[in-house]
Amino acid sequence: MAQKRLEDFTRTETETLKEKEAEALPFMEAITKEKQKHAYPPLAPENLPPSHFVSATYDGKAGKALIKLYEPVSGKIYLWYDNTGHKPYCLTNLSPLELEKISRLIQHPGFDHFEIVDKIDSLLDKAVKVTKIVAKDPLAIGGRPKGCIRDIIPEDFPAVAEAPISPEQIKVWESKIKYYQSYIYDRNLLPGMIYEVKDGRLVLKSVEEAEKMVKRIRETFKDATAEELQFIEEWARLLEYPAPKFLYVALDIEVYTPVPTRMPDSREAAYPVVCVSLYGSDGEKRVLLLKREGVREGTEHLPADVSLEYFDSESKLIKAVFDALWSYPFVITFNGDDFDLRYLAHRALNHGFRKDEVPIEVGRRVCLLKYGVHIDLYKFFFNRSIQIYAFNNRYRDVTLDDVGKALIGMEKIKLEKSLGELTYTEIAKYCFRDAEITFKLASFEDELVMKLILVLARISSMPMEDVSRQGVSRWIRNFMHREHRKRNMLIPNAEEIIAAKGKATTKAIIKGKKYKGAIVVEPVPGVHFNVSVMDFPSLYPSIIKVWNLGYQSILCKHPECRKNIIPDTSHWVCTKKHALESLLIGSLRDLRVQWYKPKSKDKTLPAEVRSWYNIIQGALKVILNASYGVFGAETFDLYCPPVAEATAAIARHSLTQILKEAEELRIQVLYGDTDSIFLKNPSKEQIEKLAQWTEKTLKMSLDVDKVYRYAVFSSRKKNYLGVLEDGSVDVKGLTGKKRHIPIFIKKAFDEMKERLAIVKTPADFEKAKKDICEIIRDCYMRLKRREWESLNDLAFNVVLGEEPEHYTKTTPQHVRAARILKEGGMELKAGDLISFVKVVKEPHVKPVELATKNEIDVDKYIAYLHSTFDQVLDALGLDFDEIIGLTKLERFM
DNA sequence: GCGGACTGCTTACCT
DNA sequence: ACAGGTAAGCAGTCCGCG
Repeated sequence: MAQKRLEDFTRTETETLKEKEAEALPFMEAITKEKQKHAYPPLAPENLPPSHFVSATYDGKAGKALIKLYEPVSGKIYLWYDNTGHKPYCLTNLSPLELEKISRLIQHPGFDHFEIVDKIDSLLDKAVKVTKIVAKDPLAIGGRPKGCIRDIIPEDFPAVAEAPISPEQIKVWESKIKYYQSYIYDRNLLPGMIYEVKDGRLVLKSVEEAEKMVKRIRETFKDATAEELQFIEEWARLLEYPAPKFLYVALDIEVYTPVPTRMPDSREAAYPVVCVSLYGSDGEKRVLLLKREGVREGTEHLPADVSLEYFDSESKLIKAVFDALWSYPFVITFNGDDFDLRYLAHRALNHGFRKDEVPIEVGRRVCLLKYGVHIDLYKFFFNRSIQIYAFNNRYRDVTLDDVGKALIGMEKIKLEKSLGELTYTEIAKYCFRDAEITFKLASFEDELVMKLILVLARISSMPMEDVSRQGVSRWIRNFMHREHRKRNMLIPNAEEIIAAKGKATTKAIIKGKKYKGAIVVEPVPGVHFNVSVMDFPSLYPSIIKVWNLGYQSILCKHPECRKNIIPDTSHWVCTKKHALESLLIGSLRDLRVQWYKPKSKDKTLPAEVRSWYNIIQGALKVILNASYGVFGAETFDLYCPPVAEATAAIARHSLTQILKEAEELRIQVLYGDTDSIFLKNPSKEQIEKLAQWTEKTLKMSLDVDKVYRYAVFSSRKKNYLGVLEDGSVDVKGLTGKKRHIPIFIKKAFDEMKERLAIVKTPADFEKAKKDICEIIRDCYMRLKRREWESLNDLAFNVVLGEEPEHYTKTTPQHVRAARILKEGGMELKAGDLISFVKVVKEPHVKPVELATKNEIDVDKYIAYLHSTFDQVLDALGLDFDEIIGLTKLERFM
């Protein structure tokens, strides 16, 4: 039986290997051929001038790690193959002697040898010896569904063990780290940084200018300990080194489809590619068109510097596009992973192209390039952290149209007809615009997006492709992995952390959550003049730093640390050893707060430096904002609920202490949320005293974040409006700013906002109130008289969170509308925005495009107007019903 | 059989 | 695939009601 299993295994194994070989990109061959065709040598020469480490991968054919180096002077990518003999491996607590008994392991075709290595077990805080199982091929360790070394060990060992042993006692570590990441960590390589190749060796390039700045930064942090300075210096080096000028091309394709409403399937690629636009940072602007029967020239004009090229065969067109993909070091798309590049690759194969002629490496979820680096901006802008923290929620839908409009003020061309009915120049213009928007999304503000990706690649030690596609928890995980390896620390498995530290102990307010979170102070309703908002800058990262939080330090093994209790919990934290996370996150926080944030606003610095510092502080903001949450996320590799819980508990404690102290100082607190307190008309001395007290007692800074000329609170938490000194208005949480409400109501709300912006004194208010009543009355009357410009103004726009069929518990209104659309043949999926209006007849909703003016349920809209304005009217002492002229009696009728 | 009180679901927001 | 807390609207359920 065992023999049979082995045979089965080896057979499938060889088969997969063969398949893999057939599928693996035939780099060497492709390179030699391309060398002749394009006259560039992608293989790095023995000596290569300074180049940026932009990507890394594993080349299955060569069986080696492969690094892509971008040389900005020639604008070329050079490939550098490992020549140090580094091999994939995993670690285990079984000895070589024990492992030798596992025949499936010893006979595994990918198995190489054992080594005994010294590591530090950070959960136990002690040195340990473990066995390193070295393999010939990363897939032998893990990555295949069956028969991997990491699975074989716990599966087979219990049967051959001397003494009874359960699979849980058998540990395998670091078997899920991607090989090229492991390579990067072990060799201390720094993605995004500048390297030279000297006599075939990869050598980090030292940049004098940047090193000077690193030194200056070190000197800025006078109070830091030697240990902290080490972290600060290493981060600073990653952040201070210059970015290159990028050479890239944006690409967009159009495919002809017989059914215009349906998106063509990029895996089948059944229909012709009729137009491709290329927009390069070198000034190349090309539109490649396929000649087709019965298509007219058209009269549209494209800019004079755009070259229109006609092709009489699709193969020739694709070949021309591929030539560009073989030559640009960076290729930018919007959804190229799922569509443009995938379609081109499949279409080319359908036309009989050889695999080695296709410059695209098609993966399950991504499409990468054999030569350059493909950045799919859709994936990048889709990233919630990027959307919220890097771009301040400036775009709301992740579509080329909306992101383009919000960030560069450029929108897609609206098509009146289907693609099949367009003339050549109409298609060209449409397609070219898409490429242009895509290009500008990469190039605006001095290549902000490219630089942001580069900075994140440096922080996280990831290839640019990966960093632009993965979420913030992966970035954080990877730099933590890097730091573990650097210190020879064993990276614990998630189960071991949970087993050692347990789950959370506090009770969340929200059902289904794992632990208690932040405090929100009950607001004082009304209009308040001169409101100062004080807050803790980066509260959670500060707590992680000051309280030495991390999976190693929380609930540590040392008896003497048990007294060091975290307020409002039964957890304690280590007093003997600094946790890695605390040092890493703490140093990043300090760098942002004390160096990059202020320098990004320092007008005495040159604009380019400020802009670079602004990108860095933005990247740090994104990472810091997630640095606490990851510990409470089950999917995070170093998931540790007590750490997350402790952080939140300390935050509650800190805010509570501040509230008490403010009371002591006789300052009225109007409101507060998590890390902020709103103070009514405080004196300079009071603010000063509160800040000093906080610094002294809590060891954290408390700053004045902003001062409102006046603020308006209702009795609702997370709902207020504040007017700043310069007249700009902060609206928080009010229905009037929510994106799903009808434009009709939003417009009235915005009018009120503008009116409130010009109020300066309490006396101004009386006049403003009258005007606001007028705004509401006007809106009400127009609704009553059905006077709206378009039904679209009345549409509610709600995102479909799930597939329409997925709603089984209830059927919300937007789902009802979505189902009506589906019956009409529309394709709808999770994430789509549904626009619907409220109508009188059952089921009371209708997709906006199917509705007519007279069926609108006006009373529903008036009720909505009412509730939207109530949030502000309460505080102003106004009453909606009185405003619209209803007497008290009428309201009952 | 109907209406009000209540709970749960869903989305969009805040920090 | 970062977290928890809050508001709001609606769907669905339960219960009382001669």
